[in-house]
Amino acid sequence: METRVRFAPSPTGYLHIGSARTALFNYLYTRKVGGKFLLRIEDTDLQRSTEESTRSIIEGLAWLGLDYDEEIVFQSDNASKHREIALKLLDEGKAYRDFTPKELPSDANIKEAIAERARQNQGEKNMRDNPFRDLSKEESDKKAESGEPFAIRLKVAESGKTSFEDGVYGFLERDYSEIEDLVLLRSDGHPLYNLAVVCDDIEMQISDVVRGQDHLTNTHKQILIYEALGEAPPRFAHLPLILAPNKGKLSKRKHGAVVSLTTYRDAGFVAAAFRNFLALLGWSAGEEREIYNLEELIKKFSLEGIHRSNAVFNFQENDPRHWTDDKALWMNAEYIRTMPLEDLLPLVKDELKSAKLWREEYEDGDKAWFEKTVDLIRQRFFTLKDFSQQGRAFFSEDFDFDQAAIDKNLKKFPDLQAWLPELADRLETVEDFTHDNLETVVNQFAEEKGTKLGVIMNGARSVLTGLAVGPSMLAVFEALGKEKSVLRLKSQIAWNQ
RNA sequence: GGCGCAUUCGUCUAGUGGUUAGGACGCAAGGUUCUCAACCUUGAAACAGGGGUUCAAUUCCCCUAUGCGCUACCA
Repeated sequence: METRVRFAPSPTGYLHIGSARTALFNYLYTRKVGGKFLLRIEDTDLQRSTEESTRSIIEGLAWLGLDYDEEIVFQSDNASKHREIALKLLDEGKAYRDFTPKELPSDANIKEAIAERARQNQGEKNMRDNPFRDLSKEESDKKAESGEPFAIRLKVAESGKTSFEDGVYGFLERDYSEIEDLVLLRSDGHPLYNLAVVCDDIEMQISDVVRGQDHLTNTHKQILIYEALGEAPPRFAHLPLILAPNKGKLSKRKHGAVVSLTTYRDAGFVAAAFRNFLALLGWSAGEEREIYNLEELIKKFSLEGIHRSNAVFNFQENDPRHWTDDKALWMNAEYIRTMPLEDLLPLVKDELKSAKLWREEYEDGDKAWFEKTVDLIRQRFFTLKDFSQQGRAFFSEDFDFDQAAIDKNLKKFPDLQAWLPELADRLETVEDFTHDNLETVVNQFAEEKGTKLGVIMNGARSVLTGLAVGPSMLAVFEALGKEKSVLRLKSQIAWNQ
């Protein structure tokens, strides 16, 4: 049988990095065996679902390179089918009408309210004590016909257990006495999550459900629905969750943008790097390597490599240096400096374009220069943003001077105000404006002036790039070329700052 | 409260009935250097606690603690 998996996010808000990882694992799992990866938008909660969110999910998957097969399924489109199925189960006596008046949801913390109610019951609640559970068909029909509102609940057997073999957690079972007669259809006719999921998974012929561990107990309920429908359940595998540094839930309300996938795209992450990082959160190939491209991830991936305990996404909210997980940051830098240059160039192009620094010549007459320059500066960059920020002086005459750099490297050595233009004159005479020739000239110049080479170099760096840090100055001279180097060495702009 | 799942350096993780418990990020020190990265070397850093089983337990079992999840006419 063909392996068919689905990623089934609900379109409320942006794509969460935890969801993104779930999508990734589904993708890797099925691509390994050549199966299908399907996308289903679970938009049954009409109040909270938005089109914008659906867009962000699709964009996010595209960014990560997780291409899905077939048409997107919108769960809300199937609502009437779900309703029919609930009615069918009612008809077959596998479900019953519950005429208990609907409780108004308390606006307080719902989870707290549930836990509190459970405490009142001392855990003694009998899950089968619904007064309408054993109402005769005639009576039930009569009440329904008279217009009394009702929900439809699954009739869970008095005794027994459900069990399944989880791909990650192993054999799991749960006693029926722990499972209430779950509602399948609300009194307003809307199908509920567990029913909708099972129906759609059957309809889509899903063979393997890979989802977050927060669904572990839902799975038992869903298996009961499969049984009631006379369908074989798919295989299940549950993934550990991604937690915040305090080991609590990672949520938008509490943690803001760090949990949103788009944040990483917008912050200049290389998709391949972030994908690689995500793959390593809760999964390991059992070897010491950590850098994997997509094909390698597909090849290495297995459910056995998934950890059973939750992973902490480590970041420090108030520290800009560690605004997100250090390892993600490191991996991004690692990708930027080591990935094949031809893969990086389009990403740099996009970045320069959005910063209005792109010139068509970079793909034409200046192609060689552009590639060499990108290769030079990428060595110490952490994000793609750096190409338009720290790297700005390589692509524009309009760049800022860092005051600290000027103070430390320029104004501390007043002689440089005369020396640097003098050096410019000297450089102007260099025929072949390349590294080795420049080295001789600059070394000699420093010697003549009786100063350390570093003073000259750092001063030059400050006026040429506006920064105190950067590549070797000889390489910078070469990259900027004679004309720009000379011009900037002579410029007094930095001195007047 | 009940039920379930989990627990190896700060974080991500490897690993085994007998190991100096390995790697990565981060951190610290040193080297290199025109700066900063990178790079190289080194260092600090972990088997939650208590009982068993066993010649031997980080590894198997039980209890406790802690965390997380579910416990909805949310998804």
